[in-house]
Amino acid sequence: MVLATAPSARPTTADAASADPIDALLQAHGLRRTSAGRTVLSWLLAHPDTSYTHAQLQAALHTDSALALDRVTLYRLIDRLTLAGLLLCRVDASRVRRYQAMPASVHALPHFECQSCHQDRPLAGALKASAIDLEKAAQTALEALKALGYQGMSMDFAVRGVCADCVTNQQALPA
Amino acid sequence: MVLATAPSARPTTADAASADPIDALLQAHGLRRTSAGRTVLSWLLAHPDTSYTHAQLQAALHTDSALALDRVTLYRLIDRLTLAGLLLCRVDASRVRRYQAMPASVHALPHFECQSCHQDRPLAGALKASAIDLEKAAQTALEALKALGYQGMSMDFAVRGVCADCVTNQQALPA
DNA sequence: ATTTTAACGCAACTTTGTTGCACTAATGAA
DNA sequence: TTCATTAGTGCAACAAAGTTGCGTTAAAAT
Repeated sequence: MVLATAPSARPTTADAASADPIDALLQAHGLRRTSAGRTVLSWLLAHPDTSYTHAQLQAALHTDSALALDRVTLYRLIDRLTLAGLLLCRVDASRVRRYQAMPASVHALPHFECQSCHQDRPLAGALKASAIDLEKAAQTALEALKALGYQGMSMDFAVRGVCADCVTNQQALPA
Repeated sequence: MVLATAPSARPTTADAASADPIDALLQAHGLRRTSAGRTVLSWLLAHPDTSYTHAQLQAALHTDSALALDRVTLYRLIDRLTLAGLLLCRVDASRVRRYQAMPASVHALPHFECQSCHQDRPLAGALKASAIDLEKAAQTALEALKALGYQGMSMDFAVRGVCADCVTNQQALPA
C-alpha cells in the first residue's frame, strides 16, 4: 500500500525536482514540495479509480504512511491539488466530497443514486451498452470545452430515483 | 407567484380529495393533506424546472405564502415528498441539496461544475447536439430501470473541471 | 545565509442536517 | 359527530463537514 517516495536525496534546487515524478508534478503546478503534498499526491496516484472521503483519506494516510496531518491542513492541501487539476472531486449521494487522482482517460461511468437509502450503485448489465453510446456522444462536448481553455475535465452520468427495494418498503404504508 | 390553493371548502372525507389536484397527489402517495404539505408541493409545482435549496425554499414560502415553517419540519416534509417520488433532489457543486417538483418528462440537462468557483452552468451551444445523442442513449437505461421497479427517475449529466476563468486566475501564481 | 511567503497547526466558528420528545391535528372507525 | 389513532409539527440539543483567523514552520528565492 505504501508508495516509496525515493527517500534518498531530496534536492533543494528547482531543476533537480524532475528526478521524482511526484515532485515534478507538484512543481509543475506551482505547488511547494512538502512532505504532506508528496505523501497525499503519491498515495492517491497509487490508488487510482477510487475516490476517498476527506476522513477516509486522513485515516489512510495515518495508517499507511504514518502521516498525522491536521484536519484543516488536509482540507487546504486537497483544495490546492484540486484547483491545480491534479485531483478530481465529486459530491456523492450523501453530500460528502470524494477525491481521487485525476484519471488520464476520461469516461462517464454511469451510476444510480437512490434518493431514499442514498446508495450509489454503478449501472450494470444491459445498461452498459447505452453507457458506451453515451460516452461517445459526450466526448464531443469535452473536446469543445478543452478548446475553450477548461482544464482537468471529467464526466459523470447519474440517474436518480427511488430504488426497487425502497419503493416496496415505502409502499407498505398506504396498504 | 402565489398559487391559489382553493381556500374554500376543505373536504374531510377521503374521496372528496380529488377535487384539489394537490390534495389528490398527497393522498395518492399516502401523505396527509396538511397545510404545510399543500403549500410546499403547490409552490414547487408552480415553479417547475428550477431547483431550490432548503433555505431558499423556506424563505420563499415565508415571503410568498406567509408560511413560517419550522426548519426541521420542512426538512422532514421535503424528505417525505422526495421519498414519495413527488420531488427530485440533487446535490449541487457546493454540496447542498436542491429540490424541485419531479418533472414529467425526464431529460439529461448537461451542466458544467467548476471545481474552483463551484459555479454550475448548463452546457450550451455546440454541446447541445451531443446532449441530444446522450439523452437518446440514456433512455434505454431508464426503461430498463423502470422495468425493475425503480421509481421517480431523473437523469443528470455533469462535466467537472476547472473553468477557463479560474484557470487563468490560478495560473497567474507561478509566473 | 537571509528574506520572503507558501504551507502547517491549533482554536473557534458556521452551515447543513439529524435525533429525541412532547404536542397538535388529520384520518378512519364507532 | 365524536373518539382513538398516528402522521405531522415544533422546540431544543446534537453532530458532521467544512471554514476562518492567526501565529508558527519551513520551502523557495535572493
